[in-house]
Amino acid sequence: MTSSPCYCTALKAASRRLAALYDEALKPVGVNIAQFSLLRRVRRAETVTLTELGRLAELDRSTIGRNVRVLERMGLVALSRGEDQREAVVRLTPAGHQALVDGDPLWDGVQDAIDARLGPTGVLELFTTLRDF
Amino acid sequence: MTSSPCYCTALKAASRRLAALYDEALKPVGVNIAQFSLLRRVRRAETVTLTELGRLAELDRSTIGRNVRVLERMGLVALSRGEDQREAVVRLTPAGHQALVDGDPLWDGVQDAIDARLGPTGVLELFTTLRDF
DNA sequence: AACCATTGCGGGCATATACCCGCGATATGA
DNA sequence: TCATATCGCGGGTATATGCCCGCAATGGTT
Repeated sequence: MTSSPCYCTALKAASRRLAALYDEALKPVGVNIAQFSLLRRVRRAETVTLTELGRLAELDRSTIGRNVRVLERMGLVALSRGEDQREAVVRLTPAGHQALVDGDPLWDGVQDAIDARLGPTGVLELFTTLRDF
Repeated sequence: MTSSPCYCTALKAASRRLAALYDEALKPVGVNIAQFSLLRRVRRAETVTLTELGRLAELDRSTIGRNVRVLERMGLVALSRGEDQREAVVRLTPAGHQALVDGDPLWDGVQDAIDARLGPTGVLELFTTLRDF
């Protein structure tokens, strides 16, 4: 039936609500959850090109490029050329490292709160379902 | 642990993947899923103010205002003043109605595909979980 | 070596989203 | 009635996101 709830709209709304939760928690650090997540990826990779970062984050390369430039303006990451002169390599700055150190416990707090609300099986089921999309 | 998957990032990524599915299906109609969903809401309400539409869609009023203006430029909705001269009232145009008539079966197709992949219990569990966010 | 296909980016364009500010319209209380 | 508070919007600003185009670097073929 056409009047049934739209899965996409419901997912997007939940996504916005959840992002708002993380954003609120991360306010003291001055980054939102998208930026924090990107910083975490850079930390995990140590050095990574824009294209690779886009692949990891499942985001368009141009999107990654712009998002990284914002973090660069904030002084949280540094961009340089790779051996392959085409590549733009991203690395954390000391301030970027510090932002992660400061943000980690805040991020953990939100994750824990969600864990508590959903329970282990709930989390597992959710992730299994989301992977299918 | 800080290295566990971020619920928000996972949800956002799934949301993007799902939206891309709907967008692709709706291409013949020339609208994306966000616009189609908004059109559906307007149809359901017949006439509705921007603020009310924002409440229904769980979107900021200013966001709704801009999104509606895009639909207006496309000729799919019409804006007028309400009895309360402050209110901007939204209504579907004939073209807007037609877009919904054309899009409904395409949208149904995606919904059905998801139903088939998740099964009735899967869908129920997902929605129960999302509501908690 | 020269040519051509591929790859990595930047920039342009468009939509989506939120927050804030200010203006005008409406409702409320003295 | 008049002053004040509230409400509904529009516009400014900023980030997020994707698609397309063009440029420069790289790689592979002849």
